[in-house]
Amino acid sequence: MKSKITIKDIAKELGVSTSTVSKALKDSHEISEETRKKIKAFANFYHYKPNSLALKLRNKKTMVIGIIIPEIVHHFFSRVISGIEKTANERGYNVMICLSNESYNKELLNINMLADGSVDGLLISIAKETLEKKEFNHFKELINDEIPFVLFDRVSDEIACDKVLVDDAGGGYKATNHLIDIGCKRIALLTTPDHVNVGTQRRLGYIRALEENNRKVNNDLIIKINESFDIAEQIKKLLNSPDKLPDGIFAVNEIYAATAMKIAREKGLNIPEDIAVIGFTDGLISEFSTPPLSTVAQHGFTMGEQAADLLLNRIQKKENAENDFERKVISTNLKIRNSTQKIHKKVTFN
Amino acid sequence: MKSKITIKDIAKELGVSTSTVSKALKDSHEISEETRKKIKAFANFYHYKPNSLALKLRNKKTMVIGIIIPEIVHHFFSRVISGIEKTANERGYNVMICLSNESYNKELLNINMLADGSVDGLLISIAKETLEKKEFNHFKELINDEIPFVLFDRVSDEIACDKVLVDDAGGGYKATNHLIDIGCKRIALLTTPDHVNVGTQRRLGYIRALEENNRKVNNDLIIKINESFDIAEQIKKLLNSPDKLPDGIFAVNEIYAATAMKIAREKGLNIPEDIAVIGFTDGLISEFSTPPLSTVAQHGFTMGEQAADLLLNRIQKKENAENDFERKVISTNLKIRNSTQKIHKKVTFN
DNA sequence: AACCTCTACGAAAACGGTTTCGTGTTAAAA
DNA sequence: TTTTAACACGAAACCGTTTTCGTAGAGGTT
Repeated sequence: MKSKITIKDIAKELGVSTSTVSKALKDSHEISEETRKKIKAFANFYHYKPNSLALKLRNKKTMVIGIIIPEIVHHFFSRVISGIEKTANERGYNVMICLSNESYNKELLNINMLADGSVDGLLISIAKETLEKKEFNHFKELINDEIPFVLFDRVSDEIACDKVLVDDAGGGYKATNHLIDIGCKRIALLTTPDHVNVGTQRRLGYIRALEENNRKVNNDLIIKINESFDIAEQIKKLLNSPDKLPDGIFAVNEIYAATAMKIAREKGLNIPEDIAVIGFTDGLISEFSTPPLSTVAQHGFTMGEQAADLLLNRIQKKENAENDFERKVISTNLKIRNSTQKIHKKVTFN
Repeated sequence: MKSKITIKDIAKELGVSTSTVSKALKDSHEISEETRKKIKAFANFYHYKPNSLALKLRNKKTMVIGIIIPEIVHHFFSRVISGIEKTANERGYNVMICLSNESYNKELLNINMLADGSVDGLLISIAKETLEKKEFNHFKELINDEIPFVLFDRVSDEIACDKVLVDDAGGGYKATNHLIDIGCKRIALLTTPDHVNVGTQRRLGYIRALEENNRKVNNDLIIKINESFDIAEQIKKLLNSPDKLPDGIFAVNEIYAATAMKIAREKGLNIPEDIAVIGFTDGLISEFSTPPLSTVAQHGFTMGEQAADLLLNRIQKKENAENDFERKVISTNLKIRNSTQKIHKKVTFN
């Protein structure tokens, strides 16, 4: 990288001081019209651009916010990032992204990397392993060092900070209620292990919906998928005994939902007539699966926008902090497609 | 953000100079065992961490590489990023991501933002609008400023630099050949407008396959989708006249492919018996569509790894540059699923 | 006693800017 | 003519580090 032209170069070349150059370039009234013109022309000619590192060091702010997410190859997270990026840019900030790959160690490493002054604040979604271990000391350190950060989607009550989350319980409730509304009697739940808070919340919504409708919660119908093993196999067990078949399935993500549909169809079951299925997601699979999958829409983009706004507000109001931490809940809404409603066959050559 | 403890603080507190502190912390032999211990203990106690901005400024390198991509909510790109991130991290670098949203202006802005010293090099996939305008001066400037960069996936011949691309032509060739192999006679192509180089390359592969098999290229069967309008409507036209129906479709991405399948099925056509369909992608839709979609797998992750390696090599071998630019081609392979082969129905309650 | 050599540390420059404060010159006011 | 104010600019400190170079003092050698 060719070392670019600096203020010092300009000063030397034009026989003035660096302060004069600096001021001239910012149109300070302290510098005469004439000198200003000359300096600007020169700077322009040589494509002068201030070195951002020098500025960041001097100003003690980087105009960069760091993002740490479990993985990026995930439709929901990429939407969140998209929302973050948009808001950050609008407010003059750039983003730096690190992946934890669901690993506690990598999360720790990333936080330490970014908290060394590289960024003005952090946006974090906690890794599964961290949630499982309940090891949150690295967040306590952030708090100690007074580095602004907000948690989104995967959060923990043990950490005192701003949070943005999806209304997972509400979504689970809505989804389950919808299945009840269309007449399902035996509603199964495909969820994650307990330590993943979003899965837990969705399960709570499912249970509340059942109870409010005076249904018994049947633990045989609640499958906690362990992703270390084959997902399809675990779902198959649910659909194996023809006499104990559910007539409705609520899956906490679209992979589980789509896989369940696939298995059901392989077994000759009709969707939604024999089994109605609803997922939870922001993804594309739902739209293109057969039949198209009803889902609880999560609005990842909105979540990203709100999280970024929260963080930037916190960063910018520095001192007068001590205002309580906010906890924003992004509400969900049902996107009803054919997997939970009668299909209108249209076979036409219009 | 609480201003963290600096070397100066330590020096003042311990009554030594900053140089001594700096050296002690790096275990310089110039400093006595005793002093070293004392300084380290103090630094440790107060969680001293060197300010990364100061280091970057001093060392004139940031250990950060910038990525500019058209969008992130895209399975292929997120895989590429994943690959980049992995390689970069392994080699001690972090990544900073900016989105151009397919806009020329935003791309320009992003490049200028990152080229101000914030990063040591750039990994770029060109925005559609830029390709359309053929406006590449911002890249020429990068070359002028000697900022290392490599282009991936969306590239241009007019820019002299390292490049990594998918073997799009080869993929198109393989896909089309596959359709010919399974007996398709009228093979349609669903592609993008000409300015998107990946679409063009895939089309060339399609044409070559047809010609090598002594088929005539029928322009009525080549649909260039304009994404400003409704995609489904444009595809429907292809399938509207029962007598002119294709019996095979090669789509340059999975959205087009899945949409085509959907429309075909709505019209009562069987896949693959009446029409075989193959896509081009790295995505999830193909796996979960009905029937599962055969595709040309792109290996985005590999592309990311290779692009990052190329860039970091270029960054690290600084002076002795002038070695010619590399052009890496990531080869594709077919992932055959049911949309181009007989379905083995298994309706079992095992 | 004069000289040399380590040892252990500090001063200062450097990275590339910004900003406060001071000052010489000129022109207007008294 | 003297005082004052405005103008136009420069010196220097500062942001937090690293690194080169210089040197005081201790100890060893002739």
